[in-house]
Amino acid sequence: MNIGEIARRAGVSRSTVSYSLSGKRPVAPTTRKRIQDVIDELGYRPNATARALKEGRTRTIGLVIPPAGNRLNHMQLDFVASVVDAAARADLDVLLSPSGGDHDKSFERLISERRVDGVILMEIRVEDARVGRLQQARLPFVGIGHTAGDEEMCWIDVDYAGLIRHTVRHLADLGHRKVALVNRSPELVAAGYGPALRAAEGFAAATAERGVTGIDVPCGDDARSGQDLLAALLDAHPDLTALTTINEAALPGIQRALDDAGLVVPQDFSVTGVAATLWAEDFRPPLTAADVPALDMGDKAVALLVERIASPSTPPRHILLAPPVSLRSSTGAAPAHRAAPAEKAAATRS
Amino acid sequence: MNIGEIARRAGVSRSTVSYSLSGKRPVAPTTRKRIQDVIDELGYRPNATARALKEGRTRTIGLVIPPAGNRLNHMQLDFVASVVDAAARADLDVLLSPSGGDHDKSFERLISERRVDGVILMEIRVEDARVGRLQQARLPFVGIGHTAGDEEMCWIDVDYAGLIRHTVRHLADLGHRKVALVNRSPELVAAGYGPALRAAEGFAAATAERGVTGIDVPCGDDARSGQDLLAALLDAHPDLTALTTINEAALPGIQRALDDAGLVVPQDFSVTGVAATLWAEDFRPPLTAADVPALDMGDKAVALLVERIASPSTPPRHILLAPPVSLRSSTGAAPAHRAAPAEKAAATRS
DNA sequence: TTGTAAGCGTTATCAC
DNA sequence: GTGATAACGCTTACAA
Repeated sequence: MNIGEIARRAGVSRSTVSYSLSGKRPVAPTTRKRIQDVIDELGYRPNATARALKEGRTRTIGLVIPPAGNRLNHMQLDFVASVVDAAARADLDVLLSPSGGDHDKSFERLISERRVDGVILMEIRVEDARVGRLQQARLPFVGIGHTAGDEEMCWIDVDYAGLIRHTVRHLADLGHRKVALVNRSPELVAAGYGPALRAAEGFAAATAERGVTGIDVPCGDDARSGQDLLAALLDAHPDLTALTTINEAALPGIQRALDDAGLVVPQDFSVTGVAATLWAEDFRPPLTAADVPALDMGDKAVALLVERIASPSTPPRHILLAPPVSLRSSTGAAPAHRAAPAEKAAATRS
Repeated sequence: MNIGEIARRAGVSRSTVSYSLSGKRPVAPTTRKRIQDVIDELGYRPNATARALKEGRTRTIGLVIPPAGNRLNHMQLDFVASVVDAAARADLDVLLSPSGGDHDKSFERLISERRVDGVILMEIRVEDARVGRLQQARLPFVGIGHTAGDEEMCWIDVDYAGLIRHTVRHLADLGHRKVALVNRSPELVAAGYGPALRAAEGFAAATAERGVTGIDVPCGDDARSGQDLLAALLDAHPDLTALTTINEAALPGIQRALDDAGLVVPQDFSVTGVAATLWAEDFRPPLTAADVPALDMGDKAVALLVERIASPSTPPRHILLAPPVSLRSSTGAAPAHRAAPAEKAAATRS
């Protein structure tokens, strides 16, 4: 079933069918009707591949996601969902490419075989070879996260430094004098993962500014790591009374370690950070946190990419999102000193 | 940069370049080297669109996922990740289509514009118009889940009925006389969602077989719903001592409701079900459950689809997975009667 | 061993 | 208002 078949059955030429469909040149109403009837009857739709070849664009965008090994967290998941949705609204399809390393087969296919009109690149590292590859291929792209000094590319990012600074100030205002940053995994930190680095920057700046003692520790991206880490931390620092984090996946573990230590949030210990709304509201009590607007980011990323595909020569735009910190119930005034369960029991008795 | 340019620079014809690349006809070593040098220098890769048009296949498969509204659970997520991975290994790209309703734009694009060589259809409903649409379009596809009586399609499914039956028997063997099935959301049950229906079937059969009282209740796919539901259930049925579930997302809520009621697992209450390994191991204590092999399913789905694309006329194959129930620590002998916290305190004192 | 040319299904230019 | 026809970039039968 192709345009020639439709033309034959409607008794017109192929170009007339094409024009009738695109409206790029007037077609007599009677002819148009005749053509439309045949099309409806046969359920014809122009072949996307042929159209792409002719038009020089695929109406498809690539979404480069972290490889399967690193399980996507809820923030990333929401982002993917919203990209796919926004793309569908713009009549674009989304091709997925799981790629972490620099010489990934599927990424390379996407780029060099020109399967897509543009790319959204998730989880950019501070040094990221894929950026250069995309620029070299002259393929429009939008990064989620930004590289070191590069202003030559479009990106959208969350202002992790600013947000972590915000949360630290909030804790300092509540009287906390020793605060931990539970960062992302040691691997990511070592790999120069932007959010981890910038969170650390913001943390260092804010603790210095407010004269509080800061402990910056990486933590595996899962509940168990969170639990183990916090247990060790509480043990090593009896005067630690608060933490801030960008490690969503560790939150359930953090919660458990606090439970196990008999610490009540926020009376005995305050917790805050940057997280997807879902995680924040799933914490008990609900987490005072900067809610990452992942859904919004997907929309914005697609919009930016569409714009860039349309006019590749305009100067690249950058969007740095700084969502407000939502005050929920997981932060409170610093306790005089952090009671151990035994002391608490004693205090209750007296 | 196209094949003509390479041919020109290497001083050969386009077909020689093509053959040199595909190996489908011998090329003199010297010529081949000359061509390869030019290709390497210019980083040429054949245009996927043109190749697809010529060959009549896109080397792309479609993955139809539930729309963004319904947040994917971890099982689905693992499945998507493994499909993308397996596809990449088979040098196939994956086009994502979020579609729930029957007349979805992006689904229709996928099918009728022939953007893909085959489709993996997630979350099939017992009556699913998309199945008919795919058959009509003669597009190879593999369903995750199966429709009512249809043996005319390829599918992979988890044997929810069998697994739930297994878990109920296990509970009955431990002496539990009243057991609940925490099913998926009321909407899904009403929509004729296969796993929910089949879990209910298996539950009904097993409770009848063992003469235990079964309570089959739907539950929203989130922690809060799980918490509310279980609290109500414990209240309404003081003699309820165990539950089985296929609702992963409700597990954290179930855990909380049990905590709140002062019930210790498995001494006071047993919990089991069907879940992704991650959730099972995240439960406290680790959940005795049938671990859904989501990663394995992705691999199998791609393999099945590839096979089907290669030979569309062979009789469709069906794979019904019945992973074993992993004994962990969340099930135990039924208590004489379920102690309320007050009674427990009394018991401890005596 | 290599070159020529047809054709995949479109769109768009030119001619009528 | 409509029809022939040349591309788009590739693969492959046919010729040499």
